[in-house]
Amino acid sequence: MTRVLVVDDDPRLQRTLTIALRAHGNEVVTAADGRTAVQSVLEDAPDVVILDLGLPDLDGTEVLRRIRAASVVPVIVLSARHESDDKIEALDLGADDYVTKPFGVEELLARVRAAVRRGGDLGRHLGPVVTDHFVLDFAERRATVEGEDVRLTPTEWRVLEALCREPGHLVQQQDLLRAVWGPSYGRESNYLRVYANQLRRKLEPDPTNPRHLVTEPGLGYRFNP
Amino acid sequence: MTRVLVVDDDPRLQRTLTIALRAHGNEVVTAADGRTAVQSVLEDAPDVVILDLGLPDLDGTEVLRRIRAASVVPVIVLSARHESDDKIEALDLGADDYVTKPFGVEELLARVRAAVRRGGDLGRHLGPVVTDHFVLDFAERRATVEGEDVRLTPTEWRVLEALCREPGHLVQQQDLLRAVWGPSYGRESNYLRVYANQLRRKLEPDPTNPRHLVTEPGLGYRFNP
DNA sequence: ACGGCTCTTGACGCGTTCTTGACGGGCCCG
DNA sequence: CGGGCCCGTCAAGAACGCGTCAAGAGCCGT
Repeated sequence: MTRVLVVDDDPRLQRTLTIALRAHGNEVVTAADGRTAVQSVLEDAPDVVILDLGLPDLDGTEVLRRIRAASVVPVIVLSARHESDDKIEALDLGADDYVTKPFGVEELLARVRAAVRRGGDLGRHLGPVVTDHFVLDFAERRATVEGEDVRLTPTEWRVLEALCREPGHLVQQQDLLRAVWGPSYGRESNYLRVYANQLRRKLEPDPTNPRHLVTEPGLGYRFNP
Repeated sequence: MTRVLVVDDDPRLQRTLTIALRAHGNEVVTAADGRTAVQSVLEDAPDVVILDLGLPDLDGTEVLRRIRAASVVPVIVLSARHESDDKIEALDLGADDYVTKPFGVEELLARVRAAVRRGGDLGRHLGPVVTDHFVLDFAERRATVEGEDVRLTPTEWRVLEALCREPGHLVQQQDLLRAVWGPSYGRESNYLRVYANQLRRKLEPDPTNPRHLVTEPGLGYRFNP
């Protein structure tokens, strides 16, 4: 059971979210202002926080800062504005996702699931991933290519793990960067290019014609089993 | 003009809603049972669905499930019951809003407007678009023509997405340009001609006789599922 | 302190995609 | 019949994103 903390001062929205989240088997706790929110993060230890930036007592980014000082819990930010300044600032401060009002309930639920998955992952290991060419055992940190053991560095493992959690699905650059390098690395960088390259050289039968670690230009990467 | 699909087996209520909606400048199509409703979602491509859960042929939630399987159109659910079970289940299945009978017509109209507004929100992903000839999965950025994967460029996806948000409807050149190239590109240019051409070559069975990506001379383009 | 490994960062070349201009054909109208 | 108008088509240069390489910094164990 996932515990979700909903921080919003609008009672109607709070109720809507609570109902929808409970309907999907989540436990919900609520807070209507920033100080209560930070306290709740400490006391209730939620698995994910939905945070509306427009709160009565504190500036939204200040709330986020205090939550981040207290915990690494995934935070999804809600905002009425379309301004990207806010978005950038929030992501910089460690928000995991950002939803602009008005939004569909389904969309928010999907993002909650994604955030929980990303956040809760840290401890849990993936089962072994097997392709026709290599085997990845995340629990043992063991990679075998055509029977030969291959050494992968810690960062290489983290990249692979993020990709293998969504086998066959597109993983966006932004998500990948954040999953591996932390919430503040949403921006462009060539980390991904370097590591995709590295991994292909170690894992792919023909590194210049990747079959398992495929890039989707402009978007991200995809792992094909 | 907003197209509303009203699904209700009570002829009186159906008439009341139709009159009220038409009076507010909406186009109305109706269905009296679940199967007709699902068919109408596919054929008429309404902008919003008002769905009464108490139908003769299918369980209300089953109708909702089938609609959701076919489309991401916003659905407003009507129910005579106060039981929150239904409400939870409906929201769970992807209903966008929920109204309990008896209700005021004004209230329903307000919710229709709100649902349409949200439905047009660009942040949401489109569900897969299926025609008899190709399949488009926007979330995964996957296009399949007659079983073969086809690569589309980022801009091609953006054009397609703008068109598929209004399936069966005319999208004006100006709107299309702005949706893809930003607010300052309202003027004439042959971007659209180039990309329509490109997309037809990749997707249409006979690119010179387009069946799905149709141009409306002097106005814009239309996507037919 | 030294050596090895890993991560980070910048630079560069290449292929792809975007943009832009030009040209031809169909259609409508005078 | 002739002239616009609008669309489809093509091609070439520019811009962009990716793969690739390598040098330097940081971190560890020895």
